[in-house]
Amino acid sequence: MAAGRPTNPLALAVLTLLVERPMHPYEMSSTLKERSKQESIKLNFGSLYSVIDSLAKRGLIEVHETTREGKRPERTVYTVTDAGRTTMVDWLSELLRTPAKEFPQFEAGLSLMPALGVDDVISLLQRRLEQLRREQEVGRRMLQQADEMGLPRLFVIEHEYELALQSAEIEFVARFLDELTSGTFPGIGIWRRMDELRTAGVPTDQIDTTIQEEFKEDFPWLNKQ
Amino acid sequence: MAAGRPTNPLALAVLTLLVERPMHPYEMSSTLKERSKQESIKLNFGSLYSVIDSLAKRGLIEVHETTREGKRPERTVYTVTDAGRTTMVDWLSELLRTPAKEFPQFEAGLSLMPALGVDDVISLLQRRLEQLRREQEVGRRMLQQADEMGLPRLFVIEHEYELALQSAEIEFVARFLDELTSGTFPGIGIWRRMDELRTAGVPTDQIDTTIQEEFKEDFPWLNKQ
DNA sequence: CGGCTAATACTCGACTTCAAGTAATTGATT
DNA sequence: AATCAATTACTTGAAGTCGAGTATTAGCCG
Repeated sequence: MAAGRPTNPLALAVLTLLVERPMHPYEMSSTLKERSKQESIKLNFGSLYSVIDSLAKRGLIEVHETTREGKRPERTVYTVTDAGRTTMVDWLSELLRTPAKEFPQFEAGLSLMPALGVDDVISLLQRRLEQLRREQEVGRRMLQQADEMGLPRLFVIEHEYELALQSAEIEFVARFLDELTSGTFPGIGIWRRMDELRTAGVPTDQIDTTIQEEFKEDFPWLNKQ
Repeated sequence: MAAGRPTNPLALAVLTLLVERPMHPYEMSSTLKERSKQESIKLNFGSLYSVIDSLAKRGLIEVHETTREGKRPERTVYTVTDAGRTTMVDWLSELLRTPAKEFPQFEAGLSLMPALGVDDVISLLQRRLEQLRREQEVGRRMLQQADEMGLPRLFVIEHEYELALQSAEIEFVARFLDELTSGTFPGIGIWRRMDELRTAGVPTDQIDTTIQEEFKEDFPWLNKQ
C-alpha cells in the first residue's frame, strides 16, 4: 500500500468511473471511449492496466470479483475504496484549482526555431496556420452538432476549452507570420544575418562575435553577454 | 543504430546545441538553463543522460572525446553526426509545421468535473483564476524587462506564446465562472440535481433514470442514451 | 585557514508509458 | 456453412521518465 497517488490522469478517470459503479478494465476503457474522454485523457491499454495495478497497490481500489465466460480471459472487476474516493476528490480539486506547468510541443519548437532559416520557418508556419484553421472548423462543427442534438454543455466544456486554446494559437501564429512577412518583426535582421553566416560556413563562435559587433546598437543586451 | 528518433523534445534541444559546437552533457544542461530553455523544454538529469544514450545508439551523435580533470567524474564530449544534423532539421520542422495533440491537465480536470459539486467547482475555479492572473502579471513583467534590456524578441517568442495561451485560459475560466455564478450556464440545473441525488445516496443507475425523466424536454439528447 | 555553500558531473533504480501481440467470441456476409 | 472483420479482454517487453543520491572541487566569508 504505497503512499501517494499515480501521476497519470488516466488513474483519476478510473477512480471517477469506479465511484459510479464497479467495473473491469476493459469496460472502463470502453466507457471512456464512449464518452469521448479519450480526447482529453490519453488512453492506451498498457497504461490502463498498469495504472489500475498501481491504484490497487496503493489501496485506492480493490478487486471486487473475478469472473470468466467460456475460454475468454478472466475479467477482474474492481471497486473504489474509501481512500480512493477521498483521493479522487482531492486530485480532481487540485487539477481544477492549480494551474500546472505544461510543455507544449510547439513551445519547444518556437524556442529552438532560430536553428532554422527565416524563410523556412515562414513556410512551415503558414502550413501550420492552414492546418489549425481546418481543425478549428471541424471542432466548431462538432460542438454545434452536439448542441443541436440537445447535449448539455456541461458534457462538452473540455472541448470548448480546447477550442479556446486553439483560437489563441491561431491568432498568435497569424500575427507572428504577419510581422515576419512584412519584415516588421524586431530581430528578423539578426536572424537573417545569422542564416547568412551559417550557410557561408562561418563557425559558431565567430558568428556570435560578428552579430554582436553588427547589432550592438539595436540590441544593447547583446553587449552584456 | 536503431532507426527513428527519440520522442523527448529534450533530444532535439541536444541536437541543436551540438550543431553549434561539441559539448558534454553537463554543459548542455547549463547552457539550456542559461538560455531559459528549461521553461519550454522539460529538463532533468536522468532524462538528459538517457536521451543522449538514445541519440548515440541511433547514430545521431557520437563521442568526440573523453577528458577528466583531477578526480572529478569523466566528461564525455559529444558531436553531432550528419544524420543528426538532418534529423534536427526534419524534427524541428515538423514541430513547427504540424499541430500536435496535447493533453493539458486542466482539460482532463474539466472533463471529469461533474464528479464534484457545482459550488465546490465554482470556488476551485475562482482560486485558479486568481492564480492565473498573478502568474500572467509576472510573465508580462518579465517580457517587458527583457525588452527594456534590449533582448531581441526572437529569443523570447516562446514566452509570448505561453502568455497568449494563458490569456486565453483566463478569458475562458472567467466567462465560464460568470455563467456558473449567474446561473445562466445551460446544464447547471442537471448538475445541481445530480449533486442532490448523489449526496442523498441514490445509486448511480437510478440517478441516471431520474435525470433522464426530469430533463428530457430541455435536453433531447438524454433520451437517446 | 577552516568550514560551508554552490557548482560540477554523473549514476541509479523505481516507476511509467506504449505499441504490438495473443487469443477467444460474436456477427455479418458471401 | 465458411470466412472474415470487429469486438472483447488482457499480457509483454522494450524504452523512456524522474527525482534523489553520490562524490569532487572552487570560492568565499569571517
